[in-house]
Amino acid sequence: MKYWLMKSEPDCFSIDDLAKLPDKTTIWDGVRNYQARNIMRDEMKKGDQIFFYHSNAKPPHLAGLAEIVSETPIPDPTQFDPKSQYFDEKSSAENPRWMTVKVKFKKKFKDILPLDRIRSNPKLTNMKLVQKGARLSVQPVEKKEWDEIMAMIGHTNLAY
DNA sequence: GCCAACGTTGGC
DNA sequence: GCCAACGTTGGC
Repeated sequence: MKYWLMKSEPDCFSIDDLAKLPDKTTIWDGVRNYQARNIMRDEMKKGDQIFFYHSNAKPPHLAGLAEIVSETPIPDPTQFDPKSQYFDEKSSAENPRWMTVKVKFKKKFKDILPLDRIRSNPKLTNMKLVQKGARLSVQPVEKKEWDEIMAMIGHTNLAY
């Protein structure tokens, strides 16, 4: 099993939005970065664990946990929709350019973990998230980083 | 709202 | 294949 961090702007799609869905599951659409696509297409596997990160929030923070539930990569449906802001005219159903995964809500943190607390933890200085200029919206997390963050969250801090 | 750090595009 | 110009991300 692998560990990942996925960013979303809460004004656009928050962890509460995910939790509110009937099956608490969504296709992670709208990613238009090749590095992120390659991770989702080639490296993410069913059962992998995800930190759900809220970017462009005040403060930016980790909001909870999710999990990959798709067995195989899924073509991002928004690339075929001319009305979508993510429409890609160079993509086709026969040869889709943007592949993604299906993600399911697991837990929401009662208390968020702000970015500055992650940044100030000396054990987490190598995390991609706190590297200068790290904009990648889908990124790998080392197991020891995952464990350290879960320790910072604490067992009593996992809401529904 | 600013802007640094990246990523992408397209002319050559 | 280089690289300047442009667009985007995302913290601050």
